[in-house]
Amino acid sequence: MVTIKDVANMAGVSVATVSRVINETGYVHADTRKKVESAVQQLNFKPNEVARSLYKRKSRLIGLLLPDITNPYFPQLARGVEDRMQENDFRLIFGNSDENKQKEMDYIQTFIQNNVVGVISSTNYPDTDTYLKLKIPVVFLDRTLGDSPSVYSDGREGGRLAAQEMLARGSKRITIMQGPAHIRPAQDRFQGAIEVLEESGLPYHIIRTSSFSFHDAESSAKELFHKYAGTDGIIASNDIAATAVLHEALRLGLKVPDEVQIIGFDDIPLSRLLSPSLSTIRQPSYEMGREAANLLIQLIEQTNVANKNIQFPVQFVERDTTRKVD
Amino acid sequence: MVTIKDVANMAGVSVATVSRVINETGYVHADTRKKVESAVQQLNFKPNEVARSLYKRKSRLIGLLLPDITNPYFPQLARGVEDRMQENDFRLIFGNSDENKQKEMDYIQTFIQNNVVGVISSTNYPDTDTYLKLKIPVVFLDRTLGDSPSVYSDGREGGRLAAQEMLARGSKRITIMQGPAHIRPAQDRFQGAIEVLEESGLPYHIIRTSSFSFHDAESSAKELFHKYAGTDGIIASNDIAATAVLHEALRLGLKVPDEVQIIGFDDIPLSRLLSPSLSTIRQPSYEMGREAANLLIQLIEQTNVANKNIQFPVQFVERDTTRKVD
DNA sequence: TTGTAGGCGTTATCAC
DNA sequence: GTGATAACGCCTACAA
Repeated sequence: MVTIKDVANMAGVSVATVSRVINETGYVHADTRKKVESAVQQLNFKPNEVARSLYKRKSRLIGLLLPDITNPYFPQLARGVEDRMQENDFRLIFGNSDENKQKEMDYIQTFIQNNVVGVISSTNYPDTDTYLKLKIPVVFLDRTLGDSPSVYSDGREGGRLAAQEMLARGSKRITIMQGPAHIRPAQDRFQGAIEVLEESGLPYHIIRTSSFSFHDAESSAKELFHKYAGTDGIIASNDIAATAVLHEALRLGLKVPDEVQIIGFDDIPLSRLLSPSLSTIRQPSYEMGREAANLLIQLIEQTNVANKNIQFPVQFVERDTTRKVD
Repeated sequence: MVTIKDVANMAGVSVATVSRVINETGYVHADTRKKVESAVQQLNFKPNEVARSLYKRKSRLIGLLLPDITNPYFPQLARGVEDRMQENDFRLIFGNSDENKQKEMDYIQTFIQNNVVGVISSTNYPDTDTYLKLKIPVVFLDRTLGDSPSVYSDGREGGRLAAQEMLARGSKRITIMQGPAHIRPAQDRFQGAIEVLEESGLPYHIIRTSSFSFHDAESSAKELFHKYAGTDGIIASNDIAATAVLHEALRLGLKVPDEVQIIGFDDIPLSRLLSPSLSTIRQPSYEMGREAANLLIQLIEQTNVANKNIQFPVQFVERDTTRKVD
């Protein structure tokens, strides 16, 4: 390993001087600078981030905590975060929490032990001590808590939208899939949809699901048609659930969207490639990831941040699992 | 921040002793141990990984480089890696390379600057100097190079399988999608399929695709049916391409699998939820990720590693985009 | 069995 | 302008 000392030796100066030139801090004569730069080049010297981190008590590392990268919604978020962080030379320590508090706390712990300068977390437990006592900035992604920095989308409005569009397209016996109880955004959507359906006065059913996994999506879909065979409109808890529902509906020989309409949530990339393509409530996940990263960077660099709570609008994406209206 | 010094003070011993108990190295009296442990508890002391890393010149960090986490094949791999690493208390610094050599090299560079103890990389450039000169173990994932440690699946056999199954089910005018030229596994599959088709003596067509993105998948699918309208069997370069092809086929009113059969590659989680569900060549991606992590851990811990080149078998998953045979 | 002290690679303070 | 040097928090000879 080539150290600052090696560079200093080769350039015939002290380590202090080398440090000055690589950090562009303090005065240094043009000639010496040249000598140093040349030595840096020849030796291909790259400063040891660990030593830097130790001295400065801060690294260029960011902790990113997501429930499960295997859920197609999250890669978009992750990618948005990464791209933005990359631009400012921050690196990501990444972990899956499985919505498990303990796992999450353990990760936060090791983030700290590694001197990360900020955390982006998609957590169900934002009001835990661990977060509240953190001395570094945290941005909650896809989750909120009071006026803590956060980036999220308007789940409730999304739920409302889904229900409205479904009603506007003539479904009369709607079934709503209620996502996992401990996942806030899932409940927001659910509430939004319920609100609109209550206002409408029409009957509706509810199917509870306990996770966002592929496996559970399939069984929930089966359960749904088994219990509520007469349903003519399904508001799914996310696009995976919707895909499973669509799959099951077609398997049962139902016509989509003529006999059953389906609306998903998220707009994951595959949704438009389904057949029929999936109508859904879109969250701009990539942009949300980017924005979360952006917000965190501002927080880290102590820039004045006008708005620490960034809500993204959701949007109905009309495709082929819903009927057309004039 | 609470340091080892604080613990030492509270316990009334020297830092050396504290170090000994937390690392379980060297002798320490039962009583002193108790005092120290109690102090550690009360102060909630967690050793600073950065300081450790600096001294020992190695961290508990692993670099993970994937082309694009947004491609549904990779989250599985990533998850497998993470789960295994987690078990041994390793953390992941994660980056997307976009199959871009420069980006990749930059990442490797910062991995080193952060004292990572190993790298798992899904690269198209395993024979680059940067990799060859690395002084830490590297495991190539989904890629190979000579006898460098690697975990991959048998792409060529996968391609052969796809072609064989398609022929066995009666397709006579097959079109093969050739994945991106610079991506090795894509070419292996392609070659395998070509081999079998050549042996069969039947005519076939080729569609070249330049990326694995969702967007390109759609346009390739359109191009395919435009150019080779009479095709009755499509071997897609991966499941996304297959999904796009299926989508387009149905849009054109073709009966799947009666008029056109489709076989994908990878078996991403959504494939079984498509309608009709997608027949595909399965790679056990989660297991591959785990195994790569496992191999890397062995390499790091200098265990004798029997086999550094782990090839996973692929497997035809029969679903509904192919016809049934007796 | 325990403590002292030097060093890991870097930065920043303070003389010169 | 430049160079010693003391930190940063931890680990490990070596001495006691």
